[in-house]
Amino acid sequence: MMIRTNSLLHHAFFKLNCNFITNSLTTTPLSSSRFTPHFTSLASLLHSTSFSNNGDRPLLSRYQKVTKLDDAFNLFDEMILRKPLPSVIKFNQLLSAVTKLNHFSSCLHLFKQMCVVGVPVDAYSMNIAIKCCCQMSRTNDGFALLGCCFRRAVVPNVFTFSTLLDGLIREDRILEAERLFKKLIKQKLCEPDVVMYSTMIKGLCKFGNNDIAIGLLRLMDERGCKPDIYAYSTIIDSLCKDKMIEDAFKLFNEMVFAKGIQPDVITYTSLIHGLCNLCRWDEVSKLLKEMEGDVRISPDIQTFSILVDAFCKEGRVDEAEAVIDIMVERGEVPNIVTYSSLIDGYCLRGEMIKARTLFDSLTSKGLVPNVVTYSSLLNGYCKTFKIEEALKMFHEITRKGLKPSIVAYNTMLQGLFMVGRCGDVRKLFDEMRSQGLIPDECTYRIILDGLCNNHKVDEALSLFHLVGDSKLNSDIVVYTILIEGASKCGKLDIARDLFHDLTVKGLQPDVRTYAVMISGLCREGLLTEAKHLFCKMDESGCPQNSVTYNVLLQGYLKNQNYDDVVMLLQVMDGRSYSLDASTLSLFIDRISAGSLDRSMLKLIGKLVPKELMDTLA
DNA sequence: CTAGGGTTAG
Repeated sequence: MMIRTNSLLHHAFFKLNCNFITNSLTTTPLSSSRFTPHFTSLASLLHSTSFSNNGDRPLLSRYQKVTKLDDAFNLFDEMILRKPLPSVIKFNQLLSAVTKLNHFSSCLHLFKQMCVVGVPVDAYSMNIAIKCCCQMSRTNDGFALLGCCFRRAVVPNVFTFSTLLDGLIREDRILEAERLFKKLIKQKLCEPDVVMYSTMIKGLCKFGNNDIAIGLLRLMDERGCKPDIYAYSTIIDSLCKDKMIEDAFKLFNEMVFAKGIQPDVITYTSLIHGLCNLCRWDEVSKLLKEMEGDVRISPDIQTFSILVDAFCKEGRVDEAEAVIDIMVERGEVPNIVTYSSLIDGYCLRGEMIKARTLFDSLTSKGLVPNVVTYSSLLNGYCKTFKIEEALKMFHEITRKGLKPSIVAYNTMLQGLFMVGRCGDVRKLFDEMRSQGLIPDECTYRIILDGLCNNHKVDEALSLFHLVGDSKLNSDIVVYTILIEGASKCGKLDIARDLFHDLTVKGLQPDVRTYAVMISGLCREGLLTEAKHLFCKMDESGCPQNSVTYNVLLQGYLKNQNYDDVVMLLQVMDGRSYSLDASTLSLFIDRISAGSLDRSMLKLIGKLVPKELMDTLA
């Protein structure tokens, strides 16, 4: 295959390491638009329950009471001047307080000072310092501190190793984590306890090894280390994220009924999240009820935020707003995550005034928008073709000291393509790469789709061939984009070849692939072949939907082939499908031209969705 | 008296 070196993005993609991209894939969940009557009752359920909030706090010493960084430094300065020095315990309490304020580098600074002035640092101090390193994704420095332990005759313990294990896992260094875990057991450097097992379980889950994680859960139990709610919740959450909700409930039931461990708000929240992702609203409602029935637990800000997000993704922002009202009534303060979801909900509906008003009000609520918040706005502006406003916000990200993420770039690339600004796409793509961001599968799809829609199908195809037989190209969406692109510009042979390649690669065409291919065949007047493919869908395990029916009908109407039209309409009526706007306008066109009988109007009328009626009226 | 693990957004 000839490679045109001057083609758009060609050069940049050539330099990519495809394995690296595909290893860090992010899939965006598709939002469904199903009507969900249960949300309203769900909201009222939340409304009717009484509120419970923070309990009493234990008395804290002066060293633990620190709420501001300055106080900590002042106290520390005071402490090191005292003679004799306060006990290491007091220092540790201070370090711990600073850690809880998330000031990890300051904590490390204080730790170093302690060493300098001769505080006899112990395992507690070491472990806090190591934890700070790990929290800042500097686990290697944590290991360096482990070396210091040996030099200072401080004996590392199971806390030390759990912290380091967690650090490796946070940095996605799963192989090293496994190696460390095995080494600790083999060389009897420490006896793993429930926390260490749970940490390793988290690592396994993070890399999709749910089965091995469950195996480790069994193993710890056999070894006399009883799994607790953390161990169970970690796996339950992971199963939920992988949409294996039945397995999650199996484990949940085992935990509750066989082990007698009471679930808490986090366990419930994970399950609710999993059910929301699968649009299983009845069960969400049931689980919320179950949770509300337990006096020990009530939904917290995260539970609420998940519900807000789920409502917004369904386009039901009214309910999302209602949930926010309820949480406020219950004394929870919505945070930036909660509001970002709502902003995203407005943006998805193209309600940019509302989105922007809320966005602008965040500062007065004491909240700082982050790159996710910005990305939602970018998306909204791009989808409503307000590209200049989107670019303005995109530049504001950097001005506010944030770094645009791959998602922000992807959104802008897509927006620029939508308005045909291919040159600017190229510039932004280069900028993204120069920022060290690696294009992901979404970038790839956006570029292919953008090229196809901007009369650059050849470039899309050559990019596709350049990427070659990689994970990026083992993607049904990529194929669907190219099949559509090729057939729309008259390259039906290429579209057919691509469609054929699917089976060779073991990829299953989905309902959109079929729709695009059928549409392509109809465009060339190949109605028999189109009909054949249409009929093949069922036996290929991909049942037709409303869209495929519309596509085939349009093909028939455009080619003035009316034999099967009534039959198709009748099936559609039987399945409660409806006609989309373009199919309907073709019908009206053909009927007014006299090529179709008016008697069909009654059937057609039944197939016009109410929303379309409203817009026509 | 002080140290380690599980849930939220594009």
